[in-house]
Amino acid sequence: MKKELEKTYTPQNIEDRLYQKWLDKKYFAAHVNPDKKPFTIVMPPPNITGQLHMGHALDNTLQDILIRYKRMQGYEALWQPGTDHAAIATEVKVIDKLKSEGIDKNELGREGFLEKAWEWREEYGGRIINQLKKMGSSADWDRERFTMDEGCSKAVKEVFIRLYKKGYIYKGSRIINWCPVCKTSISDAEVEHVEQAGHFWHIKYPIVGEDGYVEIATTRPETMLGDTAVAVNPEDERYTHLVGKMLKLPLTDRESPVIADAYVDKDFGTGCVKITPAHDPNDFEVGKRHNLPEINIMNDDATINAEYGGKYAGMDRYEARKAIVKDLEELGLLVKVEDHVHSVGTHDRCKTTVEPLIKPQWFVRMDEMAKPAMDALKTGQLKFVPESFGKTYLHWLENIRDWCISRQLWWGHRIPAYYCENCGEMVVAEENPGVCPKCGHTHMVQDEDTLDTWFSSALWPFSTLGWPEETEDYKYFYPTDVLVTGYDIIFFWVIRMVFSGIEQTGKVPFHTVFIHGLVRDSQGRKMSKSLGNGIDPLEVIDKYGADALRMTLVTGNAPGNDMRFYWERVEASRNFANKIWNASRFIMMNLDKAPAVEEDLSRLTDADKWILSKCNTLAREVTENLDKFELGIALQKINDFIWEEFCDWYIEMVKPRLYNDADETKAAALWTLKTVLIQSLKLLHPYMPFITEEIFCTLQEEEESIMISSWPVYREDWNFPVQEDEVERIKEAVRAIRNIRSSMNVPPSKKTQVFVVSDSAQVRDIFERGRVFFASLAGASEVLVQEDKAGIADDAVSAVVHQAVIYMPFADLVDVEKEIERLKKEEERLAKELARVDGMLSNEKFLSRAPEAKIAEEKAKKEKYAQMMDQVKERLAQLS
RNA sequence: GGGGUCUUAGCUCAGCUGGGAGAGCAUCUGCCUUACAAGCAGAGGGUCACAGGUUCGAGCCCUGUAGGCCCCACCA
Repeated sequence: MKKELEKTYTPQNIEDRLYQKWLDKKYFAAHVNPDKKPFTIVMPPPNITGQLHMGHALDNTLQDILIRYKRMQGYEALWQPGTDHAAIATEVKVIDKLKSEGIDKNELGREGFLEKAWEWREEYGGRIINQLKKMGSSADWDRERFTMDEGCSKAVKEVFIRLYKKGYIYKGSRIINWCPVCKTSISDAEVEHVEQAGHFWHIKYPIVGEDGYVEIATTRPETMLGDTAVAVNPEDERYTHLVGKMLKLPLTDRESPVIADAYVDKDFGTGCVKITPAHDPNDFEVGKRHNLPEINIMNDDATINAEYGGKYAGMDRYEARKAIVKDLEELGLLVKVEDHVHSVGTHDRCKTTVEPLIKPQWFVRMDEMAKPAMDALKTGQLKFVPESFGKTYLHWLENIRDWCISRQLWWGHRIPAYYCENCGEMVVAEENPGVCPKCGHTHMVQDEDTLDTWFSSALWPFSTLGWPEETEDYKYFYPTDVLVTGYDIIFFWVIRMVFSGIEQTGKVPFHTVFIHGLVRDSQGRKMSKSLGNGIDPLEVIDKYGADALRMTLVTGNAPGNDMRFYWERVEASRNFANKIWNASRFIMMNLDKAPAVEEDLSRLTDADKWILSKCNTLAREVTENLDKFELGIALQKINDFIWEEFCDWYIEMVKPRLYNDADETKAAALWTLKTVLIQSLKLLHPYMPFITEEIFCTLQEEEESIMISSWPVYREDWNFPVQEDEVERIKEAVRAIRNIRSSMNVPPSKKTQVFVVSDSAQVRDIFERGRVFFASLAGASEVLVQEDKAGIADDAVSAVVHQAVIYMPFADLVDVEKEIERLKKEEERLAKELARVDGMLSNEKFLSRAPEAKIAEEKAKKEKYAQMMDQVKERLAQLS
């Protein structure tokens, strides 16, 4: 029974069905296969809290394109999927959910809370995976991993212990970024600096034993409760006499010294800086240099503590600020208040202003590991697409500071450190040792903290493949090939994967990082929940299909650049899908007119050879573009070829042959139609997997799926440069005739005689063979190809093409004015071209320095234009 | 303060190692031509931000200027 495509393209009717087929057939599965080369991409694991948004849609489309392409090329293509436990993001969600049920996190206790969190994961963790499937993603879902599953957890412990033993992980009391709302430390990368309008308060600190004052300026007066010094620049003569003197710290009964430190900028503020080691990273450093006491004045929620807060104890930091300023003013110690814009560290997740605090935390020492990560880029083992992101990468690594990896959260990998309850001895080990190695006490408790969520994602390229075991998968698929991600997480993730990969496996985890930008709304704003301007990819798929969405996300977009989302563009993509659908339907409708079996290439007509040759070139170019990650350019070429060359020209050229019962080249035409369509579908498949599969499977029966068919390769026997040139001449002539007809308002129903005059026998031969196209494509009633103007009325309308002139006698429609106008325009154009070519060819430097091929090319052009110009002039002379 | 990036048709954007300016949408004019009006045919529209430089030749490379965006950064 002959299979048919439905009359109208309805993506909703095909996408889910085909996806299920692919799953059932296990096409996405990758296996260790020594006969094939592996190609591996690890999917950036989406958060289990996540819902599919345009960022995921873009990211996954790009990965799926690369994976499908490589799979068709014969690689053992593994797209390794999974999800991320997303420590803080998930913990916040679970807390919220509990709160709505009237449950407090602390009432539940750690174990109880984790139970709830795992329940949450069971319930929602698969949601985003199912949404990714709607996109057509061909990941090997049977290998789906989770950053907190057994294997990944084992890898995390292993790495932690290794780094600890090497001295790269240490525990220390240092100043860290503290989020008073989330009540956890966060890493530098999670701090976002936001410009804020604030104030600069100038305050007088009385000098002990003298009448004078020292005037300091600060943006955070409330921290003065924790001041342990005032610093001046050692070179600042204004203050050298003060160094060593003691100051009375207002509002407290404490005194603190004036110290000299080069950190102070003489020219900024008053040149005197209050030093609060416990609440400012710089002051912390100064404090270390001068052995200053560190006085913590805050509780974990950023309220002032009872220990040092005095009357301000219990106040929030901002309340305390107000109160302190007021009190200082009353004491006459407030000199002035200036407006001051400064950037304030905020927690990227909750936007709370970060409070620097000194707390015991775990850190990863970065200096040693940063170097090989930088070398990887410098030596070319790692490259970014586009390259410019390599600079960002290096710059960040050059300025990297130790990574604070401990979090005061429950949801995450618990730090594998155990403390003796008796003597406090610490042991870092995979399991609780049970007995203290120092004092023999039999009760050891595990560190309460968990690890930064990025600690586990940093291991993702190898932990998902079985590492630390030397599994077959690990040996075969690792290192992976390409990592696809947005530029916004280079710091969080890419860098950490690179140094972790090098440190743990000795190999750079991927050779290419393919960076994409953000999908913004039509006004260029970031899509965000608070703005409510986000567009749900699932809604787009619902309305236009996943193929249209995918095409929209790739079209006209260069790597690393942001793009705007327009519904109009989705519509354009859908229209393209529709175009292919209908062209395919047309071909299938005609397929029974002759056997479309493999033809002897010599039996193909010029037009067949032309399109086959074009298609052949397309395959080569698309492959080249894909290899260079120029996905948008490749798609553009496929689009242009299918729509313009194949549909608008070739199919139209072929129609007369199909409709004419006597035509003997039908089989050749049908074979060409089918072959070129299949080639095009294959090239398009990575971009639009569903529609290409549906058509492919309806069109032929030899292969059961396009996604496991072979990628088109350039073949020399499909290269027909002569026919390409000849058909292009015919197209040029047809366009010229259409142009004339249109400008003279000739209705399509009116057919006209067409004369083609050329003094070249060779050119006449081309048009002789192409005469049929003038009838079907250009409304010609009769085509006469001749050497001279015999029989052509003087007032026939004409157009000059390469080595020929086309005449159309319109006895009743002649408009000499218009024709002269048109010819003059052409003359002008040619004159410009000739001037340019002549300019080049008369330039001796050009002739001596330009490559020979370029010179030959220009000479050929000159000849062509000169010849056309002669004919235009001749024609103009005749008319006037 | 440092770094990156952008400025191309009315709008949104492509433009690969320098060699005659492109697409989609929008606009205008004809067409329901037996695959497709989600379509076909034709047309208009750009001193490629500005100023220099390198080159036989610059949208593309170099320098500077103006404006936009992004990232990093401890001037309290």
